[in-house]
Amino acid sequence: MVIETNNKPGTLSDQVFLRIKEDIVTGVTPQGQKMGETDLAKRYDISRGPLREALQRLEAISLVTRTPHAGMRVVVLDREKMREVYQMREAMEGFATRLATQVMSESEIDNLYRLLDQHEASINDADGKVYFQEEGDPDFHYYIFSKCGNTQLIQYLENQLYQLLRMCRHRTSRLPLRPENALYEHRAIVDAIRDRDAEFAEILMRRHVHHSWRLVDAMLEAGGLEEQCQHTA
Amino acid sequence: MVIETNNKPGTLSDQVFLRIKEDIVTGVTPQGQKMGETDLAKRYDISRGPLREALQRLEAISLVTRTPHAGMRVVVLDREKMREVYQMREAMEGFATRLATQVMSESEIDNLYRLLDQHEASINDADGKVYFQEEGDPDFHYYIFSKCGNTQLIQYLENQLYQLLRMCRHRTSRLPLRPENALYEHRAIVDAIRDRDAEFAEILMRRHVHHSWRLVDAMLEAGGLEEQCQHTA
DNA sequence: TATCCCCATATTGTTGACAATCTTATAATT
DNA sequence: AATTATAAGATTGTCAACAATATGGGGATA
Repeated sequence: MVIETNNKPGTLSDQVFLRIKEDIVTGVTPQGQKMGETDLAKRYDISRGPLREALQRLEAISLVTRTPHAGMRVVVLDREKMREVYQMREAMEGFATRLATQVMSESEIDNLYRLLDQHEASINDADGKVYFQEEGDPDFHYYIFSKCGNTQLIQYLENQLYQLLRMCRHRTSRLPLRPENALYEHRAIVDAIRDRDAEFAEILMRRHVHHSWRLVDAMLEAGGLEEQCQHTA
Repeated sequence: MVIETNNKPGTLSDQVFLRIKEDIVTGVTPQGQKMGETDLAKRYDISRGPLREALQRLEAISLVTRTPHAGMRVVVLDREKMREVYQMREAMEGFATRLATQVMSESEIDNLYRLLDQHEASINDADGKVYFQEEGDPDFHYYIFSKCGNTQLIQYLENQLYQLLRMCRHRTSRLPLRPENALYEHRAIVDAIRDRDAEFAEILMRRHVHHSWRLVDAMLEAGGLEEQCQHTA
């Protein structure tokens, strides 16, 4: 059976966009890398037309930067940019949590509690060898803001901000985890949602994101600045 | 020296992007209008290549919607979409105000007070024939969030959200204005910034935007749904 | 030896033609 | 007469060649 990598996503531009995005977000193509159009065209076996459209979409979500006649480079997430990403999460996820608190159904809240139980079980099972990042499984955050009822907000979070966040995560993968602490904060958020206390739920989510930024920032300052910087040609 | 109508924006794609964007935002091309590539190419005297890139960028900021092999249409801002835009403003501008309060210089705050004085003068001069929209000159909002110190946030507000907001404004242009009220709220916000009370400044900005949405929403419900709807072919 | 100018090269921007897909109108069948 | 199948037309997606611009090296001059 031939691999047939391209099943569903009709247009070539979409396919190559997804592939390049994944390669950037997962770190396969390093930060700061020069993206020559002709090279990429051969590498992904595609013409330059759809490729340029894909690169344009990547630029729109801040994954690459373009200078008019000089080419494109993968964005470099320095400490300042990462601060901005987490600041945006603080504002947008906080607000999304407020909105979600007002419109979530009871059964959806039950689903959240089930998610928490799963996380707790995975923590106990793994005995420290936890399967998710510092502030708990992204599924938790994703589930909440996907129920906020504002299309604009959802699209920005999942199409733009969370792509950058995944790049941050890849960069801070060996962070000292505190899953129990994150789980505790998650439970407080869900309790506030269950009580329909939108104001409080927003505050808790903001503090939760802010706290996880404090951890990341401390690690960056401690000395997480090695394994990158292959961006100066 | 020849005139050179196209001074700065080097690439054709950029130029036509700006032109089409302006035509959409100002209402020259009506909401819901079908955007045939070949028509637009002739209309703007350009090839289909750069045109497609421009359309792609328009899609990225939610000004047009694309269906894979069927073409693109200008977005239709119904009541629900407008609610989402104002909701986003509430959250994003509120947070931007909080950040700006923490980092603005004294001279920049002085500039804000000068802006308020200009607004007040223009209200007194015009005797009701005011020159700016319901919640005061957009310059006021623009100036504040431009000082928030978060590039991601600024770019989202000015490149994406404020384009949609301008479309909303064009749709609600004959709204009963309350400039004195808006000016009062503006002054309260600047006072909070001057006192470096970030929490309070955010709350005031949120309530201010929320209030202006109440006005717009009331007008829409009253019967502002006529002069559109040329979008069904 | 250092600096500046100029040309060759490579890369990006643009164009028109070709292929694939959807829409619509027409006509035949039930 | 209504419905479905088919084919023509139009529109979007893709490609390869052409033009414009920036980068880099080499040579000449001070």
